[in-house]
Amino acid sequence: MEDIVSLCKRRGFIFQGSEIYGGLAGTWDYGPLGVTLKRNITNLWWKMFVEDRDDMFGVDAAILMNQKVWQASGHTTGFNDPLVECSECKTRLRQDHIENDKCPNCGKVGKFSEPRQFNMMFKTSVGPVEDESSTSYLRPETAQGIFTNFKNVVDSIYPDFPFGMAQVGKAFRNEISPRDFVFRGREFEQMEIEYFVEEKDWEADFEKWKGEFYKWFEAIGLPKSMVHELDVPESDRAHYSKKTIDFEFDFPFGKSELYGLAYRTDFDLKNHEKSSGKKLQYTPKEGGQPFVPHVIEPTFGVDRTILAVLVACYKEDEVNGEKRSFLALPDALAPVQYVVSPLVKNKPELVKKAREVYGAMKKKYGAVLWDDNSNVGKRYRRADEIGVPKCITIDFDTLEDDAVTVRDRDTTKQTRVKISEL
RNA sequence: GCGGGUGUAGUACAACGGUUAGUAUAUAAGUUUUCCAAACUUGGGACGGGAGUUCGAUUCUCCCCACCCGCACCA
Repeated sequence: MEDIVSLCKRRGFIFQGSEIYGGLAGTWDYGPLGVTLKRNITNLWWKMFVEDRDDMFGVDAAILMNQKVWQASGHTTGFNDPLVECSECKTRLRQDHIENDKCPNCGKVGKFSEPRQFNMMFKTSVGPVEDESSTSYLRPETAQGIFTNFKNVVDSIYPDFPFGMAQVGKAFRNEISPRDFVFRGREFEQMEIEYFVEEKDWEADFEKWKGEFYKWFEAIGLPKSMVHELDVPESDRAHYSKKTIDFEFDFPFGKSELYGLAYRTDFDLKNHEKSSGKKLQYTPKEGGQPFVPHVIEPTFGVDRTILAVLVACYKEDEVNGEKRSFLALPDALAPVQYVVSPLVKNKPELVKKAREVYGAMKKKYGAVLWDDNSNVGKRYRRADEIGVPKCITIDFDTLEDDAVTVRDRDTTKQTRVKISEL
């Protein structure tokens, strides 16, 4: 973990938020390479789950929502956990988890402090006047922005059934203790789908979505052996869910939740119907009664994905007896696709030719870096560390045969390729 | 939020109640270099923040902030 945190800082992937002021707990900023890695991940996800399908529709809802949304979803009550502390063993517990005033940790009775409120939502005030009616929250999940737009999408797109809605965006939770680098932050990004199904089909669709997760794991290079399914027992499930599977990943700090797949029933749409007075139903095109769909929710944390990818791809080996560390990122995720260099930098004709190749590659692929620092071996190592799949070196032969050396990150093998075929 | 620990260049570390805070690496400029971290020269770069003790604090004390470990929490 220390290697990864250090690498992220040194090479411009991820920095501590507000660092020059001593930081702000639970916030992280993405640097030049990090933001590209992140975009590559969200773009790949969007392509796979939205663009490549004809049953999925994207939205990008506002982070601020009418406070009634959070009342209907149960967040203003369910997210407000009164905590008490046992004065004997200093354990902090949710008040509603205590039976008979007895501490489940040390067994002492009647030793609890007064309950303190812990609101997991960031409260804010919308508009110039701060009063109760102006209170809103930074959304603690992106899902509600999908439910509140269900009717809009049905009315504007007329989708066939079943269909889903997808969203990538920020969510905020005032975590009691942010931990483990970007794993648990107070501000984070989610890639979320609400897939609407008929109640009778939920189990089959749940299984289908489980399969989709494994396609995704493969696409981003997470080995199956590092992923574990956890069938979340009822006592640990959210109030709305009848079945939840956590996909846990072997992080350096232990096996922890990476993604979740939940069957949310019709809990959300039903509550929003009741609360808003609007019909949130789907009318079958082939005729039949309008109904409130049930929901399968696959949810993917972006920041956790980045951490998992870095963990899975961080490798060390030896080249000519020297230790080498590299990121074996899948091509689709690598923030830099190619590094172009002249073999040596004090020969103008080499540099000129290399600049030409660099210019052409940059124009075509965008994520291409120029590097003429030091010697070729060092440049390879530096490129390895940030996961560049291929390095291109222009040498003296290039001036004769218009071919270059292409060196592979994972195998360190070199091949000769014509410039026209790059 | 509780208990414990840590905080010194970008990174990883060192030293010190007192002259110019050191090493490696990274980085910048230059010389050199014909395929996997070569060498040399030169340059820039740090005591997390604030109080206190002291003639003098990066060093000791307290508070704050952040990070790490454990506990609890994680809708």
